[in-house]
Amino acid sequence: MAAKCINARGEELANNRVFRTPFRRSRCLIVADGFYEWDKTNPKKKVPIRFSLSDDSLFAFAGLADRWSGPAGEVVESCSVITTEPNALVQPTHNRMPVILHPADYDRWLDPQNQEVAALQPLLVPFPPEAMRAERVSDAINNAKNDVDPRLIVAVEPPRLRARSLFDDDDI
DNA sequence: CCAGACGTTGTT
DNA sequence: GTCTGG
DNA sequence: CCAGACGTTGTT
DNA sequence: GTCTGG
Repeated sequence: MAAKCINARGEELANNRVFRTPFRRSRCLIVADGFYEWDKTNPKKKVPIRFSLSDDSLFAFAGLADRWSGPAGEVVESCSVITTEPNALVQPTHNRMPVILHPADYDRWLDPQNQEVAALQPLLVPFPPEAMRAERVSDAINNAKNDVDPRLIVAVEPPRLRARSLFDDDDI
């Protein structure tokens, strides 16, 4: 279940069997500097797009943490990224996007005493597209073996990762 | 999400 | 086609 | 009562 | 933990 519950629909949290209790009691922040979606306008060529904040700052997804007993009685710790409808920037690429929280809302989101669904639900909305950037990235992102600094992948034209020239370029 | 493996026979 | 691993 | 499911994304 | 189906 943990592997399949990597995302949680924000709209349904209050009633969802799996996520209702974590929503009330164990909300978390998941730190990121970007996320990826694949443009499938041309079904023969999936184009990876990186989404990030315009000012390149780190940000936080709204997340849920959980701890439960697995099939063999082992304790499993897992977390899920909450999703919402896409903003105008993401919409052409994908029908969902992760919830990005504003720093001013971190405390309210993390406060375990705050169990008011009515106060939390309004935070689970699309981030302002004006504060975000979308850019095509190299197909290198498609292979999980390329687990490298994302700056080596951003803005590189496919099909090959030109790592050497990037390392030598102070502008990157 | 994508990439890669998946199977048996028979042994180039 | 479908499942697993990353 | 117990057993089994519980989810999201995308459908290449 | 909790809901559904049998």
